[in-house]
Amino acid sequence: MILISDPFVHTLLEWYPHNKRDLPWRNTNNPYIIWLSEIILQQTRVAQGLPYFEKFLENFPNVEDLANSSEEMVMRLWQGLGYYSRARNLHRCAQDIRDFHSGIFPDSYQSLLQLKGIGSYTAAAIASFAFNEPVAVVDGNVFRVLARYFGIATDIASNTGKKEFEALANAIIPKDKPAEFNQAIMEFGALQCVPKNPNCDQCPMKAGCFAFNNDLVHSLPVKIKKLKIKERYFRYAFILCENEVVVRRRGEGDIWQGLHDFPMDELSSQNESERQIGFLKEIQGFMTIYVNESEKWYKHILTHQRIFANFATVIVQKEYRSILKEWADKKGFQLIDFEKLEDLGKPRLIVKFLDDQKLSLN
DNA sequence: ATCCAGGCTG
DNA sequence: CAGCCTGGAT
Repeated sequence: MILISDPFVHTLLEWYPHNKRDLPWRNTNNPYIIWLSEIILQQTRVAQGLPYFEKFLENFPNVEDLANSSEEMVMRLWQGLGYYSRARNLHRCAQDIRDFHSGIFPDSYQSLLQLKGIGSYTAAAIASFAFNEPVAVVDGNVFRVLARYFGIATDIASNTGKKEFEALANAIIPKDKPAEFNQAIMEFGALQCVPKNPNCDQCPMKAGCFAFNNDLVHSLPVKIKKLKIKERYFRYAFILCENEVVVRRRGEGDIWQGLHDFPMDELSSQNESERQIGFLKEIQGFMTIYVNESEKWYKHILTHQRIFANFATVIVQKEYRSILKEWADKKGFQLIDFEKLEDLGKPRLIVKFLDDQKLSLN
């Protein structure tokens, strides 16, 4: 580990003093100022947080001033910065320091972690910047820099990923320069090893960077997207004419590509279920049809979609077969023998529906 | 218009 | 592990 990380740490600590931004919360050991800046900078860009930092420090020069302020005042000053639980926790934390710590900031990672609004990142930041405790910060920048340089593909959103990166960072942090290392790796992530299109040709780390040397810069770090499940509502028409049925082959750009299902309308919500299937109006203009609505909504789960499907059975008299065929051709649907349906690839949802039809025929 | 980043809490 | 918010990117 030392052999691998040594050039990393060395290059990083060489790079930092020449490239660091001059920010007002740097170059201080005051835990109050460091804490205040870290809470404000959580989920917040420097440019947006800077004026708030100055405003807070002006109004509350020390932790007791903040503790003695009202929550209303704190919330008012925080206005516009977002994530307002940070402001409530900020105030509560200041009061707890006043009431239970004699107004003195706790000075270790573990004790800082007990305070409101201080998690592992912020505890490590304060412990290292203010008290030189050799504990590594792991924020979004650190994930990215370590994942790329060391070629780690573990999902950074997972718990195991977080532990793995924390272990690595804590293994390589120089015990004699924890503050400088922590500042350096975050600044490197913020300025050089940026999320999109980093300028790797100019990067001082490229010789030892796994991602650069293996063309993986754009795929690291791995972050598994929290897939938000989309709900969709399919209103199918199961159109029968004698022994034939109307099917369609699903095309590109959606689920079930190349499989077969039936003509359908997609609704924006289940409430629209009253609405008649749009294209049935069309064919009703040419022919008499019998529509058998069903109350049943099939539920079909995919990785990223939850589909609710409802089927209306439509009976077309055989004298209208040629008109139906003409309409189907125009729409790109097929009119096929019901028996042939067995041979076509179909989504599970459709198979289930067809199975239910067989049962109801018996 | 929609998507995304970003630590902590309960 | 979802929810919290905003501004910037697309």
